[in-house]
Amino acid sequence: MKASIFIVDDHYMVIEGIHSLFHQEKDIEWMGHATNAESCLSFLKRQKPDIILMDVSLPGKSGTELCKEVKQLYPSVLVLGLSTFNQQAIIQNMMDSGASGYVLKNATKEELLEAISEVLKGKKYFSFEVVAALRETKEKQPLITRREKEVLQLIAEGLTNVEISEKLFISMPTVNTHRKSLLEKFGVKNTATLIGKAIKIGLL
Amino acid sequence: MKASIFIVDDHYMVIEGIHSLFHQEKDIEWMGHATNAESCLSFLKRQKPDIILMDVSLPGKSGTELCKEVKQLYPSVLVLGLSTFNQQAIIQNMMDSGASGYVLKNATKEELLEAISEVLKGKKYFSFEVVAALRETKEKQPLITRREKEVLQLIAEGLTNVEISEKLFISMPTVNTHRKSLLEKFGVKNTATLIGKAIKIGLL
DNA sequence: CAGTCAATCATTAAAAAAGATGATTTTTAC
DNA sequence: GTAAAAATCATCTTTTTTAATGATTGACTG
Repeated sequence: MKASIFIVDDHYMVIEGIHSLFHQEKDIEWMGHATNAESCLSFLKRQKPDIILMDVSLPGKSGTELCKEVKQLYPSVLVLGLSTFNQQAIIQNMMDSGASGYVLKNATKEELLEAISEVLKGKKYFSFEVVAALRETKEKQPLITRREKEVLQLIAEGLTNVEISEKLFISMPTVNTHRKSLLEKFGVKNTATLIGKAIKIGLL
Repeated sequence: MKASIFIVDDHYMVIEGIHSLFHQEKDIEWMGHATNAESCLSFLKRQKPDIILMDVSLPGKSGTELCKEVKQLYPSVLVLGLSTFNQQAIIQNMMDSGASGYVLKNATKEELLEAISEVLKGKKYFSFEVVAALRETKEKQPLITRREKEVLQLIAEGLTNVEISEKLFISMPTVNTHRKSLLEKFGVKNTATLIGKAIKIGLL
């Protein structure tokens, strides 16, 4: 299976690294690179690679946005997410945007090749650590309801219970109930740690 | 000026990228790489490079800790921080640990070479964006005192004023004073936003 | 259709944080 | 060595959060 690949990453040394890794691979046809969303899109107007390796954190338009656009314009082009981070929320976003997999930047050449090969077959591919993290955060991350999430958001913005109640058109005691169940579900005992944990998990 | 360099980074493709960039540079002697702090230290027992390119975010022992140890054991070895992030707190930490400069991972080959050359001359080098960010966050980031930082840390851990006062052997009203000046300096009105902002800035 | 859960509201009370003001003692910096 | 800034403590009030308990309604699920 010969695959043509294109890479979007704002880190020049990463591009160079992958290029160098794939240099003598016969099954990989290197089509070029871009360091931002715009030049990636303009490249796609002319040529269509089989797979795009796409960094999720790009300057300006983010990787997830770019991914969504690419999949909309050219559904046949496969996108493989690439990132340093191992955060459930980001990965989820990327997959929701139509990516076929997610590989961390500490991947070896072998892992990258396997990812490409799997994705080409129409399968999804995730780095081992990503799978572990997804499972872990799914266990760790408290299942909060829609309403609780809204309240959490507003707490983070600095609103008091009364202000939240006015904003959501509910009574203050109700806001309080949500707040308390948030504290309980996160296993924390005050606002400070609640916010800290929520940010760490990627909910805020 | 011929320089021997060693690189510590947990991202294989970055190592490969830099290696590839420096491949035909005559002035650069490639001494090898490590993907974690331990193997870096064990390498240094045998050989001393002129410069270590060091990622700040390593698995296990962090880059700043490693930098501190390296400078303690081998003061003559120069350390050049390397990272994706452009956060004042991290950079400050790295410089306090004895690094000679800080380069972002989107640097070009030319920039890397210049950084190395400057650092070899005994100067400090920072990426353009780093300088800009330093100036910017210096304006944005409130100047908090040592004590205030301690209190902030403990608030983030979820301690109440009374608990903090016991931990720091000061009276509760004093803790309150610090807390209030934190709120004022951050320009926020409650704990929730205080924690949020502190994390965003990179203080927590 | 019964049981579970989300979302809502109520009451009461203790604990904690936030706001205002003022003052003393160390440190630090020029 | 003096002025500024940091760290400390005190008192008092108001607002907000946390806690405990209980209860109703509507939606979804097996």
